[in-house]
Amino acid sequence: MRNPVTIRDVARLAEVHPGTVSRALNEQTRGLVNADTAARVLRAADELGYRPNPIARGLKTNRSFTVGVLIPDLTNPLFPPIVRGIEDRLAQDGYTPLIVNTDNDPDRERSHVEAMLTRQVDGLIAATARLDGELLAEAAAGGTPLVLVNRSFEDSSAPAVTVDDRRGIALAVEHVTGLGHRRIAHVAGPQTVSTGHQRYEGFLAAMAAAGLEVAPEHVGFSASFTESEGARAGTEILAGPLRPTAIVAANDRLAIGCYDALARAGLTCPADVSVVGFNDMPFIERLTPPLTSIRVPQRQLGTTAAEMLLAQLTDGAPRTPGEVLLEPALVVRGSTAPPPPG
Amino acid sequence: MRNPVTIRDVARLAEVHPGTVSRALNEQTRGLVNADTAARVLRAADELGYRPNPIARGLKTNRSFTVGVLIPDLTNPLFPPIVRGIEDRLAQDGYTPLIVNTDNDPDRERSHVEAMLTRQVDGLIAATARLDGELLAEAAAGGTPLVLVNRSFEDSSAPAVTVDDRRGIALAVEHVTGLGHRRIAHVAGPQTVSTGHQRYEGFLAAMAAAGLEVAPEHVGFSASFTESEGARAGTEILAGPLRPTAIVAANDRLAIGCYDALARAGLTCPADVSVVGFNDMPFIERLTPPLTSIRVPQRQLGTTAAEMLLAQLTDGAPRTPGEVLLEPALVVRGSTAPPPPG
DNA sequence: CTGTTAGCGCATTCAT
DNA sequence: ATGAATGCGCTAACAG
Repeated sequence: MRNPVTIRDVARLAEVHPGTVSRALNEQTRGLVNADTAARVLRAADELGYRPNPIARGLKTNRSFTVGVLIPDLTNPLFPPIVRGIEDRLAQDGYTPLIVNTDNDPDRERSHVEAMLTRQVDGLIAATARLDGELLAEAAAGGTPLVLVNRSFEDSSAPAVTVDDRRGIALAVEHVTGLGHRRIAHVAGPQTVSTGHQRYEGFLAAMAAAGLEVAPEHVGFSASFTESEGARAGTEILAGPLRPTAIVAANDRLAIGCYDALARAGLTCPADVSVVGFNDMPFIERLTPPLTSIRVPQRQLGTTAAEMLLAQLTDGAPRTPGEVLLEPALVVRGSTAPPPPG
Repeated sequence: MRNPVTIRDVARLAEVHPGTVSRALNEQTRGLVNADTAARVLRAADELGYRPNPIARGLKTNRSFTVGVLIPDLTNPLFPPIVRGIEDRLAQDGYTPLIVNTDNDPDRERSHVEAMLTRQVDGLIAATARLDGELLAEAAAGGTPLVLVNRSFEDSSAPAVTVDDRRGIALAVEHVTGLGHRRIAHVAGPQTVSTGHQRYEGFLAAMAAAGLEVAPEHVGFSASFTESEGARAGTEILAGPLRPTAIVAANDRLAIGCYDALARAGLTCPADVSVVGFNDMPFIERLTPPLTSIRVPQRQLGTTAAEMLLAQLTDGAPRTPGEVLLEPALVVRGSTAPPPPG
């Protein structure tokens, strides 16, 4: 069968009591046992190929060494690196992630959280966009630690690790102002999700810092982070009387939509209008023109989130309701250039 | 605490014995209990918010309702859709996947398999490229069902679900021959992995079927499925005396490398040379020119694999060592055109 | 049809 | 320092 060798088999071979084997095999309690005996037990365990059964252990200790990971959609290229970061960090401490896709559907989200809690996950990491407070309440009530990644609660009632969106947008704005642009537009993301909102506010702040006006018609709000919404918002922005010379998009997919809008308007990038994206997705350096974007340390986002959760799990430290901001970086490519002379 | 309400609490409220509660709550054994009693138990369970503890159940039944999923790297855009397919299908039957990345490192692979077996996974789904027979042996010895996805063993000793690579390449070859091409080259993938090998053989077969010769210098072998290797192999192919008018690449990333090779050689696609990729990765329709490619039903690959595994898990059916081939589809875009007149 | 009993594999308390 | 005993929550075999 699977793993026929139990702690009793080891005990028999080592000629000690099962309880002693348990103590010897557990790092924590190793000290309680004679060094010689411990060595003998370890040798026996090794010889038999003994592997502790986490199920049984979990039943006793009420811990599963699993962590629930909630993401909207693994298929969105933003998430795989984050998930890998989480996974790799958790693995170091013997934890295994249970990954679920919520599709940002509140019902799916709820049922998945329920399922994970019944599976006795020791903690939760959530990257979902719209996470109603109930979920948090439920987890907190159950005493299950929760860490947010790539999003945060406004009241910062849960620890979160996010990229500094405002800083990222500032980098983008500073880049194009540095190139000489003055009329700069923003294709904003959905304002219901924290990244969309933060980046919008960051845009306003950065423009103010640069001493530039933001014409209302130079801000287009998208309903979702998709190419088609980017194209729609971009088209509206370009249709105005005083055309912007640069567009800072809240995300790469919106920026790609802007490419479409420009093409439809008979304009070229970057000769007529510069475009900056956000996230630095795979393969955007292969677009025509290669997209200038803001790189976010996605993998580090994951490792840091895992780290914060592990801190709570091992130290039993109470919630550290702080938010960790990771630094984004500007990646200059071919989609940005000085504004046209006119 | 987490889930303070146990089967005993329900029993007390419903005024029956815990054993009866267990039977009433379990679909399988529901029939063994009086309908009225069952209803009462269900009501009590609902009222108390009872959720069965899978850990305890697993300890008794020796099943964890988890499935180990081995993939090389979640960051490779090929895998997220497959994983989602697996996940969604498994979820329907109450199974949860444990996903690990092996990076095609045999050591990592081994240790991960060990860890999953220790965690009492009920089955394994492996999408890893080089999976030594030992792994299979180990799993089989432990009686753990295994299904391969996107790769297969040559001796087909394990059930596998793959895309029909030969058929896919045939579609590509037929497409370019239909456009009038005669001198067709192949940038092959690593011959050590099944997809690389199958597609190479498929190319030879399709060319033979079309009555065309394959010049040896028109086949370039890459050492890995990467852009740089594609560029290297592509450059070699283009350097020959009799330049091909079309290149069928074993994968999209190799095809992108061919774009680079063409650019370096001062040639344009598709005017001078047509290029066909394989996999239809996200965003390749945004390249210049948009890449003609072979679409593989990635998600279905995942759902089918999960289905095959579930069949073994539930029916207890012995290994069905069959291999399921899924149909690929040609997606024509701008990278293919009739050959130049010369 | 339902109550009783036992035990999955392990950690932990209490003795010794 | 180690043996003995108990129980985590649940299912399954056996009684009744």
